[in-house]
Amino acid sequence: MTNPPKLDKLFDKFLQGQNIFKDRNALRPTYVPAELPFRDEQMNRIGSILGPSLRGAPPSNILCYGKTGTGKTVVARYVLDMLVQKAQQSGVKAPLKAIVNCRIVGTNYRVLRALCESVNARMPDGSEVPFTGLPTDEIRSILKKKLDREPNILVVVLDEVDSLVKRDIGQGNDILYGLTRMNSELENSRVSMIGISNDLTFKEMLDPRVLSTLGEEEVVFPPYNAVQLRGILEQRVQLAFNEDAIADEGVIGLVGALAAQEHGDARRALDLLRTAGELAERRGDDKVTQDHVREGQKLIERDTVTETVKTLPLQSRAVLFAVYALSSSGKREVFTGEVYNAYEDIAKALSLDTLTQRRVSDLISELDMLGLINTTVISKGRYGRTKKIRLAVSKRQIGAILDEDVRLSILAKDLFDQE
DNA sequence: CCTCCACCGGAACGTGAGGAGT
DNA sequence: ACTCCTCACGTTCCGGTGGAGG
Repeated sequence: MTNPPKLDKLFDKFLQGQNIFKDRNALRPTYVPAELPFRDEQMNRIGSILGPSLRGAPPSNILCYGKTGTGKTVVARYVLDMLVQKAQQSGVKAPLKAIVNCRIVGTNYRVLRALCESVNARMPDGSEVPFTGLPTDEIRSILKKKLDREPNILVVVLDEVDSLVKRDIGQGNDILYGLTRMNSELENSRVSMIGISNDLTFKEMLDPRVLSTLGEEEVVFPPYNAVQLRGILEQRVQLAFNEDAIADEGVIGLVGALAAQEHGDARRALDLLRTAGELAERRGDDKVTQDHVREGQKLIERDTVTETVKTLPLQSRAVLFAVYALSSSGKREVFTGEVYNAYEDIAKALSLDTLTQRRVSDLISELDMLGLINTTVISKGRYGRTKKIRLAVSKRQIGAILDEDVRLSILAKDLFDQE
């Protein structure tokens, strides 16, 4: 058995070393570059607000607004890093910092736990604070005790705070309120917060008490325009790719243009660039071309859809399947009632518990938020008010993914053979 | 102009898993 | 063994509503 010549060549490329990437980490969303272009204004604002902490004075709370990929998180990280660095250089006590992603961390309790972890607060017996089990009050007091042991300033970055408030109207406000109130309960230390929100209407959902403290200062992050995106891409290309790895000017232009369509999302742009690079690398091409970019775009789209569908809970998948089955049988738009009927059959066929319509209605809303379907509430006059539901992804793709689930695929065959 | 459908979506509550402390 | 937490996931109950048809 001889190696196919193609494979042989491919391996040769790897032997010659990385010929496309110099450092692909420079394209990852968590990467903090040495310079952040086009964000001077925001950096200065945040810097001058946080500055007093160097003299031991608690800084005001800040609220950062801007759509995804406008550099909010990276700027916050960058400024904090610089602040700590500066403090160390000049022999001043550096403020403590904690960065929490609220979307991932999720709940009141877990936010507190994450804070404990990042200031290294321990249980009385010295063990780590557990995932669950303690009353929230207790974990609060552990954190407070630890902070108060000596004068500290803790800067908490709450990334994606909006998801805290959205998830559970009462709860989210509770934790924010709790944090803002913590200052008056602490003797020696101070907590200040940087809230980062993707949602521009976030303020309206906030409890006025919280808003008045959290929103002391506001920093707005406008989307990057095409020129700025281009600048960022060029900077990162220098860091991430080897010389001449990019075929021509048009490649960056295309990435920028595609991302500009997505409201100037720099993260998307960098992600796309990385995917294109990886695609070129995998193919054994020595340059990244516009074709790689276009394909990368498709790949990313497909992957995210596949990923979200695959990680869907069974019930949600059954609901999605109901929508899919209905729209496969000709209709482009379906209504909640029809979906629920179809869902009932599907659930029965899968011997799943049949959920109530109320619950299914929530699942439909979730699918909408995930971008798998589009819904609009409409009125059919005499015939009631309902949601108009459409698949947001191509039937073929959904079908292909759902087909991988054996039981659903059998069901699908039954269904479509009847027609 | 009014009615009334078929759902929307808020609120409160129940259950059971996962875990801590005693 | 027993009590007490949180939290995800559901259910029950219910007030609210845009607009076609009378």
